[in-house]
Amino acid sequence: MQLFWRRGYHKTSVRDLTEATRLQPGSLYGAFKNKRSLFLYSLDYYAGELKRFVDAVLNSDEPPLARIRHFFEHLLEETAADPEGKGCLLVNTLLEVPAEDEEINQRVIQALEYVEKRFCQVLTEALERGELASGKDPSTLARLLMTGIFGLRVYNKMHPQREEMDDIVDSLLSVVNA
Amino acid sequence: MQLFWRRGYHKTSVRDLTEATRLQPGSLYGAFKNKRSLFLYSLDYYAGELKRFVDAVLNSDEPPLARIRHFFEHLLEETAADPEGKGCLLVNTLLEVPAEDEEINQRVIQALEYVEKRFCQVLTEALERGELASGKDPSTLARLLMTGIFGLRVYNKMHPQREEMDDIVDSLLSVVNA
DNA sequence: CTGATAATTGAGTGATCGTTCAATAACCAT
DNA sequence: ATGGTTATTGAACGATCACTCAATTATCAG
Repeated sequence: MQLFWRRGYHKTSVRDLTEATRLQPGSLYGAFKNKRSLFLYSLDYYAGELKRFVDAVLNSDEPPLARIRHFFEHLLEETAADPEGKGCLLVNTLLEVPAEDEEINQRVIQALEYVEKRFCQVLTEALERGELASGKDPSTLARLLMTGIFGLRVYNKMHPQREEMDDIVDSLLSVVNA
Repeated sequence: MQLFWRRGYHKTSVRDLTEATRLQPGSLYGAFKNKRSLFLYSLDYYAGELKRFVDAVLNSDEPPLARIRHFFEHLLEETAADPEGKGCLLVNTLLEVPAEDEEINQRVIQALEYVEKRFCQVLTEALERGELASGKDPSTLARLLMTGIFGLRVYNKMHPQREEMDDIVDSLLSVVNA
């Protein structure tokens, strides 16, 4: 997973994988059907970790909007702790793999949709508590936040500077909070 | 360029390029040093077209914030007219190529920085005319808009639906306009 | 210890990768 | 037409790709 994350699916060779795992080709192919299968496992593992992270942050007992802010703060921390600039495996994969590859894209999109759904739930909660910016629709705002995550992921490759990204997050969250 | 745009640099083979151009390998290598060189030319061509587009939209005689809105409307039109979901060659390249590849990344980042700079100039103009949301910094907002572009590019791969993207743009622009 | 089973080895498969180059064809001023 | 230059051809190169498999080693129940 680390290799696919760092270099992408196509640029990661089976040779790279055998060296990283210290498994000979035969052993690797004994454990996984082929390179693509191993990649699918990697995607699932990554998606599982993401789900656990999202649940942990968005299910706390804090006010809903504070939970969302914490999510983005964690995202910034994670980004700062990633000097290699790997970004997000799901986003990387979404851009690398052609749209026709449904087997891969379906997994990626499903994992991302879960995040959007949780965002939407938390925003609905905020709406019910009267804490949401007036006249805003939770599902639209959830989409905006997803766009924000994606955008930050890309922007970090352009300018990996913490302060700039902090400002972006502040501006972004001003939409839901105002 | 179309091939690199559609499939990315690594997944585009020289064979693909010879078939698409109807040039034999020798001719192709007579015109360009190698595959990478042809890719760099493609990037430059794309960046040039982007620059012309940005200048055309952001230099009109309309009010500054209207120009920015038009930029995003054009972005949505372009996205809707791209059923293959190629997205943006620069964004795709930024995520595909490793950060260590300075020759490629420098060109991509430079082209993107130009867009951000023009955004910043237009936003400064809006500030001077008193049309900017109070207390907002043009350079920060320019970064937010860049993040918005990037985010939309990725979100379109997840949910290529015009209406959803329209809503996202409305929410995004509410930050600068409010 | 023994023997059946499972895991590991690593050389080797054909296919495709990016790239080269001698041979051929096209071009064009004289 | 002719000779010299330029462009094109397409077979072939070594390297690497994802992948296989017969041979070997490890495992472990009886």
